[in-house]
Amino acid sequence: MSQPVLSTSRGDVVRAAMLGLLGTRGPTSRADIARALGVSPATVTQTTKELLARDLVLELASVPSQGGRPARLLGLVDDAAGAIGIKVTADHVRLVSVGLDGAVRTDRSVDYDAFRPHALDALTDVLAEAVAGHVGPLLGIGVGLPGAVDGQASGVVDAPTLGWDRVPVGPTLRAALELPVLVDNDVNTLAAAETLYGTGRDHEDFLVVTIGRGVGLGIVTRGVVSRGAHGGAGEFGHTPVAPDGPLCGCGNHGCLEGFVGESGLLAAARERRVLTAGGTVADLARAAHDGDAAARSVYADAGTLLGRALAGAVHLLDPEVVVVLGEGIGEWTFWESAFEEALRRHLMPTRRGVPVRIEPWSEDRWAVGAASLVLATPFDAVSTGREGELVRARLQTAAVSR
Amino acid sequence: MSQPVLSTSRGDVVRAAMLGLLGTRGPTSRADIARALGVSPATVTQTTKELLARDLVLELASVPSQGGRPARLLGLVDDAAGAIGIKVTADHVRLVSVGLDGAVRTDRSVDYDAFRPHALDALTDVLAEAVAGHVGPLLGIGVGLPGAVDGQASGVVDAPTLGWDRVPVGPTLRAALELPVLVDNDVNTLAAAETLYGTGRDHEDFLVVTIGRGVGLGIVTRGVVSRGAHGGAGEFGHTPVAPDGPLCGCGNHGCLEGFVGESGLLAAARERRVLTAGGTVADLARAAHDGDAAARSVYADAGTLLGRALAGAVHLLDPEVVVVLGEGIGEWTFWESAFEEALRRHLMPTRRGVPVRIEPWSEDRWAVGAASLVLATPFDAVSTGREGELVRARLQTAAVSR
DNA sequence: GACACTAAATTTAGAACCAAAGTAACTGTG
DNA sequence: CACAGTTACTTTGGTTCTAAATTTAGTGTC
Repeated sequence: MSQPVLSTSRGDVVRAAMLGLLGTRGPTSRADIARALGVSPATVTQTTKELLARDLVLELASVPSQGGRPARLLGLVDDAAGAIGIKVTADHVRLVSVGLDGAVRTDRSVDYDAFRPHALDALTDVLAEAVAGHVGPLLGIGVGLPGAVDGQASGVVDAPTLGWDRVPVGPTLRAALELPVLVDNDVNTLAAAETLYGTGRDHEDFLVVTIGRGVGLGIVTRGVVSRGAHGGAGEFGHTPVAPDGPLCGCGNHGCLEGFVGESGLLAAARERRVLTAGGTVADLARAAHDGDAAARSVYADAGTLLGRALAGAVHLLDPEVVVVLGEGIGEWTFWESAFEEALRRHLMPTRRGVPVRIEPWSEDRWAVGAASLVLATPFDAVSTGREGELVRARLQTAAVSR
Repeated sequence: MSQPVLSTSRGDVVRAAMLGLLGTRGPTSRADIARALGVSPATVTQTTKELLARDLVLELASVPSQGGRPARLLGLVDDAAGAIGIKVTADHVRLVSVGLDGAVRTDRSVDYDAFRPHALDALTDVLAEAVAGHVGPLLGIGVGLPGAVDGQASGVVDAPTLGWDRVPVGPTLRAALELPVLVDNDVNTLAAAETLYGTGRDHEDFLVVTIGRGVGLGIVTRGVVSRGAHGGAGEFGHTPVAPDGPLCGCGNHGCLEGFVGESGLLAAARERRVLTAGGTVADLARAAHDGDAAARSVYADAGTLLGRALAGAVHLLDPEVVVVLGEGIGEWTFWESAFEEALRRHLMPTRRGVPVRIEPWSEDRWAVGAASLVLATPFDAVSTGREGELVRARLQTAAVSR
């Protein structure tokens, strides 16, 4: 066994998990906390006593009894603890400040050139400014970007679309900002946000599919995001779908992304004369919304391919539910029927009923996802390592320092 | 969060894990045990003291110092503790008795008709006999079969190829045999065996591909076998590879298995006139070994499809290594070059180097895999639930009752 | 052969957590 | 309105494991 087998819960994990739970789920009774965290009621009582004494938590109203002693709700004294999340793209960064409850406090977009020689220094500057301007206790910084990251707690990045090769994003930011910094692939950050605030509340195993510039897949297994051996899991966009298809940025031919990503949609649209040389996806979308049949067929064909490929992923991973979101979701009406037909047709009978949920999209979700890397640390002692410990420590001193 | 988040290691887990480690890995020093299990050296010292007093463990020779105090190896006093593993197929069962170290003690095959009305009673009888004939402490029984199992510790089975629909294999066997019984999909049992005795010693994330009657995939993530939401993960054989391909047993068209499984090989062989109507895979294999070019091309074409589909799985799951085994491995020479070419060609540059290990095959590995469900319980407190607890309890009394 | 150095094992004091048993506060029923 | 039934919380008395300091037993160096 290369890694320790027994995860002996260490130190202040329960305390942090309680605070995290109260932050993300809102007021909760002691009994519910015990059930949610899988610890004994006795422990919750003890820990609560301590947190009450330290003024980190307070007792709220009682809830009406359901046949027994009524539960007393606990709430955070100071719910101002939050995190900064940033999503990096080739030409801009999106930056949000998020509360423990997942609510966006501030949100802005900044021009950025990832290909510039000292791109990482520029990133540091943007973040330093955001940290300086942040009001209230700050737990840490989450960074999401389109690329492979060796580990959240490490943060060395390979991102061809940003021109980054072995760039030490995590170490550099940590050194400059003196805050916990967690870095992950952007699709994984969306999956992390879902586990905290979305589908994860009801499900342990699910997939998160993103459609937009590319196609991505976040895999949640037993309640945690699967990152694979080198942080590269979920490269759904490079599933081979046509051996002789167009050349993809990854160097191969016939990747799913070449048909279903923006470039694929544009190529199909040009071929069908929906667009001329300079046309964009926005033009294509407008044509489809205006009722152009050829434009709609472009999306429908993409839907067919996506449905078929997704059937393979569902067979491999057996999720309870599939969540679909992303920049491209506004045109989902045009994907939908072909997608559904292809997906169901290629699924085994026992899987055919897997629910697909379409979620509304706004671009700040990328950045909120990045922030939720930090906000998830109270519940994830494994993949966040030492950075997670730091976040949990900060969480427990957040309220007193207000 | 639908499931408890904090796994507070309970009770006798460390004791059982130490015994399991000594059994599966052989003699080990206290310091190495602490590192392998992720517990403190102090705990190992304490637990060892107790196990020594109970005569479950003994001190062996010292190993030469590597610059410090030399380590003293610990070994099991009685390594006779073992498990029975059974693999169920439509027409026979394979039954082995396996020691903690993974060595096969007894091994036999029994005719069996899964489609017979009271097939489960017949299975019970076969196992009752095996239990009666077992010498030494018996930890439990592992069952592997081609189908979907709701949970190892439960064991309700859907297996179309056996004609089984919601058959309560686990509950029935437990009631009749009064022993811990763990049930899982056969490919998952192979993956479990790999985590204990094979690839898992060096790797945390890997895939196990089986080729034979069908095509299967076992997924190991963070050292544990991923079963998906309903125990149906790894249905690699039903990846859609050709929208208009032949009808598959699952009701869809163009599944991978329809080209790469036995039926697919036979169909291709007949089409190319390598075989006549009554020909079998054994005939096809013989022709290929005898140098028949058409026969070899059948395997090569299958290899191409397998390689391409596997590239998709590697992109999704980012394993460190892929292990290939199964009944069909004897003809791998004929798959190999086409498989390698297709796999590498469809992988992204960063993944292209993923190692593929071909493992030797013998049919008893299915049954050994089943047994290793039981033998893995000391390390897997999650998916084995109450049955695992029972196994661990039996492990700790095994030696005294000898 | 004295010395520093290293790694393994042990001791000790204490933190974290739990099971079991008890107490508290309500609902419903005769 | 007494009484059982139910659920929430608390207290008590451990057990399990850890961190930190210490002891043990070797290697290598001058």
